[in-house]
Amino acid sequence: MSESKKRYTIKDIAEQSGVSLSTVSLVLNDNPRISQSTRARVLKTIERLGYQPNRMARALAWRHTRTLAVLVPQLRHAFADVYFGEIVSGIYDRASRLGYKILLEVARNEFIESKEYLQLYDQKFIDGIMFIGANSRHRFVAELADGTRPFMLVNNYTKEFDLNYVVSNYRYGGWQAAKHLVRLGHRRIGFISGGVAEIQTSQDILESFKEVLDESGIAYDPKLIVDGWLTEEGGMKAAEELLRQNPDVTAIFALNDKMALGAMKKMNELGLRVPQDVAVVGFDDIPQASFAIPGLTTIHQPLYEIGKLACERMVELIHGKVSRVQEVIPIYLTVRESCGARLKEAPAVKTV
Amino acid sequence: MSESKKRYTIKDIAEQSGVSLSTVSLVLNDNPRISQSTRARVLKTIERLGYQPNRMARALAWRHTRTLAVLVPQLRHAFADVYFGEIVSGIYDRASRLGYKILLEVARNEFIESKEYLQLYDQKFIDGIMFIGANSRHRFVAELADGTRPFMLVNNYTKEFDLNYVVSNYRYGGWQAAKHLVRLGHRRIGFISGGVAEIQTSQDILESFKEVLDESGIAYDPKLIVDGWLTEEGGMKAAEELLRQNPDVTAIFALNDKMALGAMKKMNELGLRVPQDVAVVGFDDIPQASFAIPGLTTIHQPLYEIGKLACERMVELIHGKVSRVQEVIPIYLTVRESCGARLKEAPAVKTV
DNA sequence: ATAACTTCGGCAAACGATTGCAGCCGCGGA
DNA sequence: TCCGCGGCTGCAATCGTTTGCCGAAGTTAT
Repeated sequence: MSESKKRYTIKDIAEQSGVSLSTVSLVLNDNPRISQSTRARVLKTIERLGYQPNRMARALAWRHTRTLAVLVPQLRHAFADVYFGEIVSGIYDRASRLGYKILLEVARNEFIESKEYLQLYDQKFIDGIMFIGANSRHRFVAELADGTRPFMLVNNYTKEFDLNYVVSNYRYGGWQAAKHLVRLGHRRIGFISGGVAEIQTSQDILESFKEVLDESGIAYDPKLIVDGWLTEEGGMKAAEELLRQNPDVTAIFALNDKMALGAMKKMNELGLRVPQDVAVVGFDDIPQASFAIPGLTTIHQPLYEIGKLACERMVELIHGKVSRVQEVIPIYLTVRESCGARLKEAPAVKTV
Repeated sequence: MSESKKRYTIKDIAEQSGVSLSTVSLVLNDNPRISQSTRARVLKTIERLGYQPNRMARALAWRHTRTLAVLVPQLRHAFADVYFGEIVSGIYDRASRLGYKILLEVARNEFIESKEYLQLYDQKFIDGIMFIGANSRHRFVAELADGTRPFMLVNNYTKEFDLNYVVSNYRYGGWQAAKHLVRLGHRRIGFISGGVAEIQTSQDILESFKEVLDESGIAYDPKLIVDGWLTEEGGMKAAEELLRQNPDVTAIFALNDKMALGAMKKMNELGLRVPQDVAVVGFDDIPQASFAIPGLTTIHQPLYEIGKLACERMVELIHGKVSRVQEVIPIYLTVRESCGARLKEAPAVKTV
């Protein structure tokens, strides 16, 4: 009947320690104005009573909440994706260390239409938003470009608005992947694309691919580019179409690992050997890439690290330590077996 | 220089509408004490000024926050797992509809040692915790069994403590899977287990497997049970060992789809055909199960729905509408091609 | 016309912290 | 002995809402 487990407040601590409310508060906030002896006494009472400061009350007085929202697009299995998973893990770990909590949000229509992305700030519910997987159809980010509210794109950026971001150097990554194939002698290279119309970083990879073609004196052939929808199934279909239409293709560059893996699977079905018949290079380096047989040569993205860094910067942004963050992370090729670069057996291609 | 974008408070609304603070608050809370005309006037001012009530202040006064914590174990890629992803999606969607926010937490050592799972409640930061993927090494849940703080296990349960939960009927699922194999004539059935020592539901599947063996008059052979660590790689290894030691095995029952898929992959490598040489049945029905070739026959778990239901119940728990929730969801076998039940060609096994 | 109800809206006390400012106390120097 | 100065503490205002209780009108019954 009786609520014996009554929660203590700062007032209880003050009384029990024989000091004033403010003294307790100052102790709680590590204010040097309080002497060591008083501090110790108060701390002891806190310990004894198992007191926990009410976070809402503090947030109210502080006018910030030490909570970050992580926003992801509404994908079929948004939370079930390695890509998002790794980044979120990075964000979470760093946030915890910095004393921040993570709120989950999905950019559903309703979220956008009701302007939740503004409400979250205005209701003083969160201190900042980190958006993973934004694309150019997410027009609403324009409203967050004025720097009034801490906002950041994670492993993504846009040329349209002046937003904060932390992103891999996709261009350089794409360049390395394409260059690798060309160096191995390939000249008829199929490209499995995806999201090029909406995603800036996808576009970057495609462009760097063309750039390599160009600087290698290889003619760009639009027929060698087919969309794989960024999924494994899409990658399978794309590979099939690509090879059917262009039997002379000796290598495939897929814009992400999922499609690359799908392509490899399809080639396996088709009785084509990787890398002997067709070389494959991917992008992202998801766990399955190293686990596949043959191991997938791909551009390694330090997703977890990117999440951590982005979170770190976000907090700096909130604290006003920086006013803008536009950081580009270098990424590198991880050579495995899918391009034949490590094989004793020579690749099917005549070296130039 | 001037912070022109000053946020409005309830006070501003009161002044601008010519009413008192409390009236505005009552309007905000749909209190019938306020007349339609007054309500309309206040609402108009709110609309005009774009006022947003401060969520922290409300939480302080309400003494609850309309925020739920979703807790996941510290796995290698906890957030990158389809299993968790689906459940979290379900929770998120239902929570949004009910006006709740989702806070993400990982049961790391630090989280447990510093008793964050209690602090979260005591700091009045969240209204409840939903734990996905708990196992028997998570002893701390004992402290949440007294019903004092809304807590729930999602798709999981334990016999040790009296906790709230929403869980699939793993026993019935396991029974169906095993029965399916037996009905098809298999008598030497390999079982790829995982987490049986720590996870009650894993144990349930294994037990139901033995039960079917028993009621079918098939001797239980411990050699046919090997651990696959719940991962794809583990499944591959387990299948290899299983088949090496017991060449007479005609079917494999894996405790989850990942391992089943790994097993199929290994058999492919080994030149064994599924289902002609070995039938395979899994558990969970992750997306890849239907996508695999041959399609994996498995027990379908409505993970997304379970998440939704669990969230719904959690909110009822918080509102005191129910005091205990221990719900068991029926699950069913989804027949695809990996057991040969649908094939024209007869399975390799002589029908009994 | 008066008593007894309703309706509707305002006052002020919470909710549980933070923090600027003022005051107290003891000690050393003149 | 008196004054000034530091070092500590405490008072009280503030953060932005909610809500119990009270009272002014307006209604209806007698």
